[in-house]
Amino acid sequence: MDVNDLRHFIAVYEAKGFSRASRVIGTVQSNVSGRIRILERYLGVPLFERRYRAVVPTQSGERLYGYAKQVVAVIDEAAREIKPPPQ
Amino acid sequence: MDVNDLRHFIAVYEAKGFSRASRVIGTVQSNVSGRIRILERYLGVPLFERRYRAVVPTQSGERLYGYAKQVVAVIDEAAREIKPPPQ
DNA sequence: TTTTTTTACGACACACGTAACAATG
DNA sequence: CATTGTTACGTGTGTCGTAAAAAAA
Repeated sequence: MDVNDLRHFIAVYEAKGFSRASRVIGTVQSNVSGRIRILERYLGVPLFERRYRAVVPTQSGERLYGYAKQVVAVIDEAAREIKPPPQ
Repeated sequence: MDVNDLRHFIAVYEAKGFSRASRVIGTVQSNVSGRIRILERYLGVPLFERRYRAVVPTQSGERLYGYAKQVVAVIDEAAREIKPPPQ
């Protein structure tokens, strides 16, 4: 499981859509779609139900969201504390 | 920051050596060396002091260790809970 | 010489953006 | 038609293992 995949997942979850998520992240729909597919294949469960104008998380998606937020929070805090101030 | 890099980092920290870490992970020294180098370049600080027969973590390395253990623990728990039993 | 880390190399896989397609309303 | 998600492709980058080099004792 990759951290960038988790960031994509969080964006889709919170934006409730792939295209909106892609705008938030600063990338393209196809990439978001691909990363979520990788995550779903890795976990062996679907994470979202795709509907028109509404992407709703499955039960597994709901479970993953809490973990994902926790992971990226810890990683971001680690980077912030350890990275030397630029310059 | 990649989770696999963190796994490599933890292995080096706990095995106190790159070659021992590579055996634990099941890969090769050169890969461990490369991943640690990537992590150090990303964070902008050295994580280990390389000595003969003794790889000692720097202060940044010590700090990172706690975060890294936390991250992989959460990720592994998430995978364990969400992944369906392999049939 | 033995043990350990780094670097160079080639093969393979992944990630990104572009663009076309499919589907829904 | 407008919007959204998926799929296909080309290019660049990363990752892996093999192998050679460098450093330390």
